[in-house]
Amino acid sequence: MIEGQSFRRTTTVQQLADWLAERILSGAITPGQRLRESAVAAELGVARNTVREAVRILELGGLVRHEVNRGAVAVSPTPEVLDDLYESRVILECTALRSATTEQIGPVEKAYAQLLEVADSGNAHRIVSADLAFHGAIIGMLNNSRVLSFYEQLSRELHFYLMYLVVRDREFEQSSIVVSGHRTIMDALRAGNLEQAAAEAASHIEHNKARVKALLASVVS
Amino acid sequence: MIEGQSFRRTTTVQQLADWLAERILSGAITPGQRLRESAVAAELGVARNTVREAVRILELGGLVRHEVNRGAVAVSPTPEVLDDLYESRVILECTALRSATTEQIGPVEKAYAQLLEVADSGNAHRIVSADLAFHGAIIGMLNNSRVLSFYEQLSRELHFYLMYLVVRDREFEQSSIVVSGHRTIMDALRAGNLEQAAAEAASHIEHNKARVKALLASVVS
DNA sequence: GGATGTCGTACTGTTGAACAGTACTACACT
DNA sequence: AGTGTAGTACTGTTCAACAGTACGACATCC
Repeated sequence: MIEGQSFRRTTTVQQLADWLAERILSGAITPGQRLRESAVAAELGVARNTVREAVRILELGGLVRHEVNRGAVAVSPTPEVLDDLYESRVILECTALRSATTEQIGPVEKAYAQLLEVADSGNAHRIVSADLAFHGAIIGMLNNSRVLSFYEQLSRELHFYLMYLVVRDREFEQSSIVVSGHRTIMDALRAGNLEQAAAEAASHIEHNKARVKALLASVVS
Repeated sequence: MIEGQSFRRTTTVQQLADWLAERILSGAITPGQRLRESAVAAELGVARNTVREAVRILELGGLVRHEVNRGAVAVSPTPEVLDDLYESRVILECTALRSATTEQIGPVEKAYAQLLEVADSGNAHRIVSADLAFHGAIIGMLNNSRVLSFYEQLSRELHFYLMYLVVRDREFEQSSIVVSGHRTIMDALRAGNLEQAAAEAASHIEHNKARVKALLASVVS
């Protein structure tokens, strides 16, 4: 694989996995489409073995399904996938918020501050990252690396959907709205009103889900 | 790789991943030990590329850490890992139980019946599988394939610890105890007493965790 | 005409050998 | 001590090959 810099920060396999992930999530590789190893290898100028390794990464990340002797097929941003994705977040975040203690909210405060800082930048990528980092910090309160890495898996996929949202959704043009959705959570958390914080988070996430789904539907039609 | 039957149900890579997982979880591969590709390939009589693919599966399953140009190192069943593993289960199962509806308990009933059936068999592997399947059925009520596959990931690791438990723990010799722990959950669920079912599940899981940790400690010493 | 064989093609699964690049160790030089 | 400098042991990646499997097309049989 091409590598302009002399320093290799990531491996070919990882680059390839990222590339494929982006193609799948952006729809360039259509849902259900078979992913032929040799084709990908030829197109990208890498070895078939390298493609296989990359596909294994995607598989565990849930982006492709791999059937023996049939290879990998791309899964797609169907409504069900989105539902599962967002519902998983609700489960994790609500549990985290409900069990939060005062000493734990430090990192969440920090992530929130960062989000405020970036909100006006207009840089979609940074906003989305800060958004996800905020929610990641909430999950981090569970203090469970297992769950956290599960969330990060979801997060990677979410990133693409959210980029979409930030770029195309009017609502997101007003940074105040981006912020206010998170402030209600933050306020409740600060006040130690955990049950309410969880409820706010649930509705915040549901709200976002609805918007992503609507956007998705409008694109398909 | 050897394959007695003419039918190939799993691929070499998967067998290899399972084999390595077992070695790691059973302690045959000591924590922090480097996993040299060529050594494994030579020992098992498979190609190095095949080993790499298997290692990628383990990596995403959390059983090894992979550093660029340094290869894979085995992680180990430390108390923290166990804590995370079991706490993840508590989070998921309690949420599932709390949100259960009457129509959903069918599969759980079925899994429970199966567990009763196997309890007296004395076959450790079958008991553990039935046990995990029961808890899997509970998680299944969430109707979230994403979460379910996360649980299955945990499940695979848990399997080894539990095998250990069933074989070496006195408590498990009496099948009545195996069953009763699950019956309390089942009863509460049947009665529609969801909050209690969740509490029972939490204590059941915590109880098991404590036993596994004790066992682990006694082995190390 | 529908069920059942049989081929051929297009892949996947797996191997073995090769080579460049990197981490780590030991040893020499100042 | 502090800094080169090999040397060694792997990893990262590629390539070419072959066996085995899935699937579609076509032929056969009743």
